[in-house]
Amino acid sequence: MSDSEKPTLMIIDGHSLAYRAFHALPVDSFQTHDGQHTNAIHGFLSMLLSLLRNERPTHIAVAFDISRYSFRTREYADYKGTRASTPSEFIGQVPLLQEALAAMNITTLTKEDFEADDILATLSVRGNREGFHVLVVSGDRDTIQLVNENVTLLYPSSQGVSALTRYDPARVREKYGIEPAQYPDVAALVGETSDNLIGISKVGEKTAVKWLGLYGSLDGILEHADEIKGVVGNNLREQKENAIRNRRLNHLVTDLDLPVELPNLIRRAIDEAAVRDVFGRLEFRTLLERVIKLEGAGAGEAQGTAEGAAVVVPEEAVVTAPRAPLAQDLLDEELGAWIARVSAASPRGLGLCVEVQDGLAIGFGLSGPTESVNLPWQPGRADYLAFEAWLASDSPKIMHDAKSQIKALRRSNLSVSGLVFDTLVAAWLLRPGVPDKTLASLVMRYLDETLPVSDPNQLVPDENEAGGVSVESWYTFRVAAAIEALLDAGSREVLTAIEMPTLLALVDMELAGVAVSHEQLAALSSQLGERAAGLAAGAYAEIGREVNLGSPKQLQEVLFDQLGMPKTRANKTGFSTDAGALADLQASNPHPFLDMLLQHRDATKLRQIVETLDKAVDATGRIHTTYVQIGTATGRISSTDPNLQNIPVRTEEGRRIRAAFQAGNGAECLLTADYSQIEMRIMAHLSGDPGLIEAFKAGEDLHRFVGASVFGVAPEDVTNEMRSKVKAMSYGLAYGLSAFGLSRQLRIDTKEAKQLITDYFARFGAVRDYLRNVVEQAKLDGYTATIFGRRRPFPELHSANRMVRENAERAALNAPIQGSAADIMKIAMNRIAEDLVEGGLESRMLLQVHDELIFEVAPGEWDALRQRVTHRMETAADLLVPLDVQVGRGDNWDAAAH
DNA sequence: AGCATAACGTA
DNA sequence: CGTACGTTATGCTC
Repeated sequence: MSDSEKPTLMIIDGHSLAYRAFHALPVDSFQTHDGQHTNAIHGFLSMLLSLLRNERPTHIAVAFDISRYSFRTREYADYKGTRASTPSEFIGQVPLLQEALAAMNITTLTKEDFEADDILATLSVRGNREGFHVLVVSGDRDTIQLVNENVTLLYPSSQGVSALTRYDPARVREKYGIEPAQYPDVAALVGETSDNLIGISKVGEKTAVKWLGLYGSLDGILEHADEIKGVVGNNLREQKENAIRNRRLNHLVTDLDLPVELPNLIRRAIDEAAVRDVFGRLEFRTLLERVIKLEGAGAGEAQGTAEGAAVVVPEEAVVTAPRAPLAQDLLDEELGAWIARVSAASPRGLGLCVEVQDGLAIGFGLSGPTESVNLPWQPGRADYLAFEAWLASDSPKIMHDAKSQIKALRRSNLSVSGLVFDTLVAAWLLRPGVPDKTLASLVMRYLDETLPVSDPNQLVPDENEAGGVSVESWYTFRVAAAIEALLDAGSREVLTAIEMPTLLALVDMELAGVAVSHEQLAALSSQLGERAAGLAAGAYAEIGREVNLGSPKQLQEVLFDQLGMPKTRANKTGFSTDAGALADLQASNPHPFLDMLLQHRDATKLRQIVETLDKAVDATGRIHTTYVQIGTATGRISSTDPNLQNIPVRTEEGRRIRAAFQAGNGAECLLTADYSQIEMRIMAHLSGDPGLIEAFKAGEDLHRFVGASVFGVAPEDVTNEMRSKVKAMSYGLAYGLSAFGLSRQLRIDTKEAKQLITDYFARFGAVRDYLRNVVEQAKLDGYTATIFGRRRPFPELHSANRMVRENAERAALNAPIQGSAADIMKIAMNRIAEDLVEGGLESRMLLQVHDELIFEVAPGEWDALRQRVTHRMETAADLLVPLDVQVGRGDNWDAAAH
């Protein structure tokens, strides 16, 4: 059998090469958005891909150490004792690397009590015996002993991980002047600093090789130790135990019992979905492209066997991305026939993209699997009746960012139905918390293709070349299929049953807007402006000069330099001047300036909010926010431009802003409905804690009930202080509150806070068990899930960086609770939206503020609306505790609060 | 003009 | 040294 016919077994020391990569690549340049370090993974995988391409192994395995302890450390406690402890930035990368290898269907091996080198040695001996050409990839010099005619060592050079030096027997002879098998004898005499193996004093490589030449082996040298003259001879005789010990330890074990046979290590095709997932989480885009390209060309065909059948690895094929089909321009019956034909061939639906200009629809792109249609559109023409009928029908439609497009349709008086899939929302469900969700990025990520973009220099845009809606609809159609294949059943259900209907409800809410009184805002603004000016003048007088009170930097000069106040909590640019820090200063160093500054902050903040709102009022006196359905990692909706989910409410002044939100022309009043303590109720449900469930079923003041339980008194004997402590504790639970945090918030010492937590959990133990379990389970699964199956991945739970990890733990604690509450609210909104239509009500849902809904009530509909809203919110989920809904009525948002 | 930071509003 | 967001002004870099 010639060499080229032999199968090639590549065995890699994962730990040593990842560690070299870690030191070769800057740790700061390789981080995911949430701080997970990835330089070692990146370096390793990059090297691996080069190896796969250049060496074309037919069989492959990667070995890892389990820990730094092995039979060697038991025999010699100081083995590797000089090594600095492994950097925490490195440790967390190993499990992720193993995950990536698993996704690539590459076997990883570990063996309790042994090192990766021993696995390499065992596989190398077996490969040699079974007719393989073996490639050992390791950064550990001990593996030189494995080299022979069939075993080659690839050893990283000092230039980094990408450059590997090839050691065959000739090269070993050339470099060391010995046979590979003699290397351990040399190393035993010389010692190995990195393993903390001390050799014979004054004996270096030269001397060791000379002795080996004379006496053949370490045993031979020791037998003739008496014949060696001089200081080194003495040293050898005195320190020979060192050499013997070293030789015992640097001998690699070649007969380990491993759970695999060589044929099992045959290269298999990657699990593309898993690779996309893992590489996606690691934010490796270029590497993803490389691995997909390589695998598309090679591994699938690697059909070698352990017996050494011929292996043909084809040249890398050039992968060409499919081009979008040339769009046809169709109208009338022709278009209708096209839609009918293509729809029949594509039961999932058709891709649809709306061309929007100035908020109105001006054209459409429609796509099936292999065909596209391009359709310019103008209102009032009869050419599109077939299309408009399809649009309004339940025929399934697949879109990207349907909300903004449907808004444009609605403004153009087009009705749309049958939306079944939105790639924007689906991609978010797959990876909530990853902000970039443009169609182009999804095409890149899920199709590994590039969305054509229009050439801005082109005078006459070619619809088929790039950027046109028909092209986008085609890519949307294909991205949808790719994403759908990656969604688990629960996420599909969330998409279909919760998100798609919510999307439509949000369209209505955004288009409706909310009436806001410009007059009231203007009056408030000037009033707050005057107050701010007065406070600023007073503040300047106190310090004898004018500074920018809005500049933390200038405030620091005033407070800490000019007034000589004690330094506050540090932040990145110096010392904190936030409200909390200023309040602390006021307590220790009372000064009129501080008080005026705080009040000035208050007034300017409110004025800023008022100004922003005022600018957002449109010609009809309404504000239209934009809800960002994919705006959060937990499942909540966010609101922008303007944000109507953070309108002040806690202060009297703030409530005057709320009072400017009013029932619009022709409406009877506003109705507000909110869930009371929904997150605590979800916690009761998820934990199944009998005490907490009882507390909610009792229907009394929750915190009083819990307080009575924790402090062991009757509910009527719970003092206000006890109640507020328990309240803070209860709310803090779902956020992963620590004893320290609780003590700070309640201004009690940590000992007391600890005791409070102990007492609380003594009474509500199931809550503690639940919270613990959430994090444990998330570590195992890699994600958390809400009651309804919404997932949030948490790769950071395995981070070696303590801060990153603990942040992830708290977020993981909170995600199912906040997320389930968001699910429940969305389900309620969906049903209410349906009810409004089915009941023929004119009243409109206007705003959602996480656990609160605001409606504009049409004349005569109060009772009907109140009844439906209450019912739908209360029955949105069937929990172990009731869902309590509070309803309020008023002319404005403030008055409608209760 | 674009970016990071501090600060602060909500649930 | 509690979660989830968005907006603003400041002050820096480009």
